[in-house]
Amino acid sequence: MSTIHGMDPLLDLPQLRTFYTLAQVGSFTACARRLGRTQSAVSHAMAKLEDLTGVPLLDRRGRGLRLTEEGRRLYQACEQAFATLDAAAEDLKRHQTQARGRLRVGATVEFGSSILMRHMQPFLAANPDLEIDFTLSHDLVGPLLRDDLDLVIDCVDHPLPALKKSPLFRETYVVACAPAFRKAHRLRVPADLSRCPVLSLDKGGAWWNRFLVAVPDRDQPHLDRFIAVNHVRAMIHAAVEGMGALLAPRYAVLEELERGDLVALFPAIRPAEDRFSIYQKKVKAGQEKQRLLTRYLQSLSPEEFGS
Amino acid sequence: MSTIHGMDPLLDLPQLRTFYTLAQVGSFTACARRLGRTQSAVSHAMAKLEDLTGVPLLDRRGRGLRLTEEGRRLYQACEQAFATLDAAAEDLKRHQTQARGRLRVGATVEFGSSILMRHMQPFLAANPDLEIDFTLSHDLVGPLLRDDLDLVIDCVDHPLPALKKSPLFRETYVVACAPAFRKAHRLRVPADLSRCPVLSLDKGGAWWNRFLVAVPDRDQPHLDRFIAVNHVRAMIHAAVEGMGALLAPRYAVLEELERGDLVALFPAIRPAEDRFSIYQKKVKAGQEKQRLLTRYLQSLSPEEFGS
DNA sequence: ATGCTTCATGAGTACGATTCATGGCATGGA
DNA sequence: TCCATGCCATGAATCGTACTCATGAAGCAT
Repeated sequence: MSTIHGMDPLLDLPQLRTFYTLAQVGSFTACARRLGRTQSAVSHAMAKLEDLTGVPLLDRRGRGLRLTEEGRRLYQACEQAFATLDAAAEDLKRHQTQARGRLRVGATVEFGSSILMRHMQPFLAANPDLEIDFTLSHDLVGPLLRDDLDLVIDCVDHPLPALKKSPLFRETYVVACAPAFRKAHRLRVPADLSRCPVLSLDKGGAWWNRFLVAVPDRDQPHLDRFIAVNHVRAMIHAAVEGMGALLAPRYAVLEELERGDLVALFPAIRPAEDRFSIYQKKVKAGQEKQRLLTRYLQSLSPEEFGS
Repeated sequence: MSTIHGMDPLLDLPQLRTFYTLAQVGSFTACARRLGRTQSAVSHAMAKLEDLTGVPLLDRRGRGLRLTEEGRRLYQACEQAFATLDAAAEDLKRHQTQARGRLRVGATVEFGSSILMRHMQPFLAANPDLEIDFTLSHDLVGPLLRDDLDLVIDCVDHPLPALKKSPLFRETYVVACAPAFRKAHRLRVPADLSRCPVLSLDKGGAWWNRFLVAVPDRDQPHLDRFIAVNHVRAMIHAAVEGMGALLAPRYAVLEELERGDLVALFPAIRPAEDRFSIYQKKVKAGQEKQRLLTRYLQSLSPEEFGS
């Protein structure tokens, strides 16, 4: 009755996907985690959707939210619509041209050896004629510019005009230590880290800067007992053994936190995060093999990057 | 095979609606018009979609674009998905609470008397318990602030913090005249308007500024023979009779242009456009009757506003 | 009460979608 | 052949909006 073309822009929004996910998982926070957004984003999105439609869709009373009657109907529509769309997407994937030839990929040591390796198998299987080799190093841009690498995944920003940058994900860091260690050193606030052994990837302790910048001035600890370990995995083991406090990418210590081998310290303080991006030379970014890998990596859900 | 949750963000984009519309109308320009965007926007959107999927969806060879095989399949998926979503939207509309009480709407004379009136009937029918009255005037903000009006549709910008502004549509203007008039005055470039009778809504000729600002300096005409007519409809009739050149909102002269009673002049020059917005007092914007009308107006497709 | 979740909200920001201003490439008259 | 004209592509600039950040309020435990 309202629009001439029977086309209603109302329900054609990213909000809908959020609503759909939210209905599935039943919690704003969980939904946010799965979509790689903040809880606030989900809340805003739902507020907007309800405002747009003019109908309450969520029943927020009490614990564990439920859908209203209208919400349930909308959910069913989403279920159907997204199913067909996702099927279409899947279908399109099959028609992508396969990549051939050789692709030389570079990545940081920590990221490459863990997350990247864990997720490359499906891509390799889908492109049997593609030869990939990996170079894990801290110097990535040099080889990229010298054409020793075709594509690089790095977390330091390279604002070079010759490079194409595609954002990939954000890496968050946590401070943690063994439970016994926390007790022994009575760690309650950041300042308690003073005169307490801390594990660092470098000898100077610059590694801890990404944490220190997030600490308010009054609570600044004076770190002076650094234990340098130039390998993340080794550093984690050291922390588990109670050798010192640890600052590490969250994804790297998920299991240890889960098992209780490590406990997170000062959850209120969020260290600076790294933004991982894919870098390629602009002139080569158009090549099929490069685009395929870029798309594949970007299609990985944020959860898979441990954020 | 790729994403863990079977949720592929690829096809969850506004781009899709564009693609769907494009496939229906078969032309970038027409699609843009229908969606109220520029041709460029549609082009960008399709480029991005094809890049994202990695599959060519459009066949641009030759005249009149066609879909590729993959494009056709995607189109069918869209057809189905959007159908269920739009049905759901329609369903939600029925559950919107009806508005009651009285709503005093203000609008500019030209807009209110034509477009607005032509589109209010469905809204009135859907809200039988709502009494609406219209005030068409050029002074709208005053009454709005004095609470003589509840909601106002205006094209001049009011950056008042107490007012909530919701963008509605853009009004484009055209310069036109009767075919015979063009011949008689040999109108080919804007400068030819010098010493040629021009119709103006005001006596000073300020009406023509929105055209003059769009004309490059070298081609500036010296308008000096103004015929003032303080009513748009009358002005159009005058133009049809060959009394002078006309500057008018495009929507107002659509029929005349269609029938050939008027011809558009200098299509390359695009006069400054008016941006119509809905203004309401923030404190009252939350009321159901106001929100309903706002949503209704915004749901009207851009085509219906003649742009 | 105190803490611990979970969601809401307002202000500020960053990114992506859109526009603007072009340029290329076809087609159809003169 | 030559210019008009219509259609789409493209790069840079701009604008809006969906996000984050930093809170606050409300439910449920202890």
